[in-house]
Amino acid sequence: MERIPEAEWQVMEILWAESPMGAQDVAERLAPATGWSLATVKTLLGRLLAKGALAHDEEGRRYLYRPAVAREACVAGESRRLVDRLFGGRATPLVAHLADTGQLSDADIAELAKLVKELGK
Amino acid sequence: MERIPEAEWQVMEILWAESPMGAQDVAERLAPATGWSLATVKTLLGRLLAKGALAHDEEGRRYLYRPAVAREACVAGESRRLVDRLFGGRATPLVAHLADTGQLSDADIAELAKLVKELGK
DNA sequence: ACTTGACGACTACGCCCGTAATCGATAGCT
DNA sequence: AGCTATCGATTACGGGCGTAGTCGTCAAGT
Repeated sequence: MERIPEAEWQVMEILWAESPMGAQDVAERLAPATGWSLATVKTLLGRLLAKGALAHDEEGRRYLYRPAVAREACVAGESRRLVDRLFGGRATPLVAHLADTGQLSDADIAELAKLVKELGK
Repeated sequence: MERIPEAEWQVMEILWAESPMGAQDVAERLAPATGWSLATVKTLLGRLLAKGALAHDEEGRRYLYRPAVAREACVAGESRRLVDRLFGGRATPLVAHLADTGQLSDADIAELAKLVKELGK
């Protein structure tokens, strides 16, 4: 699975949330958050098409874009890379780390407890 | 805190594990895993010095390098970035995801259970 | 003193990424 | 039939990163 860089990721998020969609529409939804011009968005769409992360249907003389890879799969790749690089491939130290650095609220911990209980079954 | 790219990270790992150390020594430890030439390692050391991630003591006419930033702090930054980007800043979904994708062994889950119990106290 | 070797500094260069303008074709309006 | 707006494709360009060669300097050996 191809690596998807930051800017392209944001385009994917739009299309994972709703698709298919034309370039114009994608650009409109990104504009508030990013300020990117339509031209920029088109470039990103093109690159994503080229690397197979998006597919397109032709509607008249324009494309309707939709994801060709599942968000789940991409997230899996990214998080695995991080865990490998930072924690020697072991997930537990990551959680311990998040806890240590105060990135887990009480609600998070409660939720984790439930999750872990579920997993242990 | 400056962002530390992949190749430079590997240099940091060496020095986090043992320091201070000369360029030659760093290169020798990296060689088996990376195959990088001494010149490449020197470049990376220079860049890390420039961005303040390393400090150096002069020993005769050469430098002894040592980390100027804690590994903990860098790891915190990286993992926060990932969690923000992929999981909307919430850590629990990350754990759920690791579980779903089978990246947690039974041992991991047991360990997590213990950790969570500890955190919940 | 002279050469040799090792050091850090500087330079190089191709690729990827973020950002965008421009181009050629075409659909639609007038 | 001609103009205009719009589409995707192509090209651009600065900066960062991965990888490495070269240069000026100085220490050490002979």
